[in-house]
Amino acid sequence: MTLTRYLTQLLKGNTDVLILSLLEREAMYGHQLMDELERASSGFFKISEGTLYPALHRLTRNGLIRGKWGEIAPGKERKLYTVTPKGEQELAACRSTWGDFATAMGLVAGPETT
Amino acid sequence: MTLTRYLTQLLKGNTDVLILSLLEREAMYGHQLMDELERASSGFFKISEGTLYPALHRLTRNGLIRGKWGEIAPGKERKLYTVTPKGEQELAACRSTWGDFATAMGLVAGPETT
DNA sequence: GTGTCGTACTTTGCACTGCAAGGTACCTTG
DNA sequence: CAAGGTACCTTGCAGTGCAAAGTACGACAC
Repeated sequence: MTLTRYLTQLLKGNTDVLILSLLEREAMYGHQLMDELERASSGFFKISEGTLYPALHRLTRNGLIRGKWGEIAPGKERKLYTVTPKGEQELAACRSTWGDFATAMGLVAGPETT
Repeated sequence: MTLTRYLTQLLKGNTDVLILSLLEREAMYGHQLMDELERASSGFFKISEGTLYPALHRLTRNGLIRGKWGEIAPGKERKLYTVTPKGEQELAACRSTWGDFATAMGLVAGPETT
């Protein structure tokens, strides 16, 4: 399946944007993010743990999100992540870039023929 | 510039689609593709040789395009690339996948709030 | 002819990211 | 206690963009 490969490559870079977008709405922990991402995209995005956790650590290292252990229920410890101000700023910039990119893609690869 | 990095990641995978789209319109050689890609995208896409040539070889290896040396003018030898039937098929599939991907991105990272 | 510049093609090495796979810990259920 | 599910983390590999360096050749000035 070369289409699978294409999808994998498309996801590159966008993982961070997707995570930031979800965390912007509500603080979440790892597995919750995986489930919520799949739900919010109507089942389109299904990322694995090997993608998610390194991404969370990368975003943390860059100061875009912050993780804190907390008790979400009696006896249930989870690492909740929230977006930092820098993260919000970055997300806004990425959204803009994404729009420009999609537009440019439409110009070159779009259905319209010159 | 972390935005530059984002753009680099966004381009991953799409390089092939962009090349195929341009070659679908007209047979071209390497540097011509670089110039035409920049022109067709209104200056948005500027790929380097280190990106283009490996991509052309990869596409050739996968049977999506074919390169042939030819004389485009007296004394001017260029390697002209054309899209194979398999390449057209692949391009159509990628366009569809791209549409789905963009839609899913809109659902999750879009401006609309639930 | 000689030197310089620009065009064209190729290759190498590095950086980044997605992902399968393996590992640990804890709680719940039978 | 055993088995399974949930949650977090790490390692190793594969694929790709890109800077950089190399080669070749034609065009132009002198």
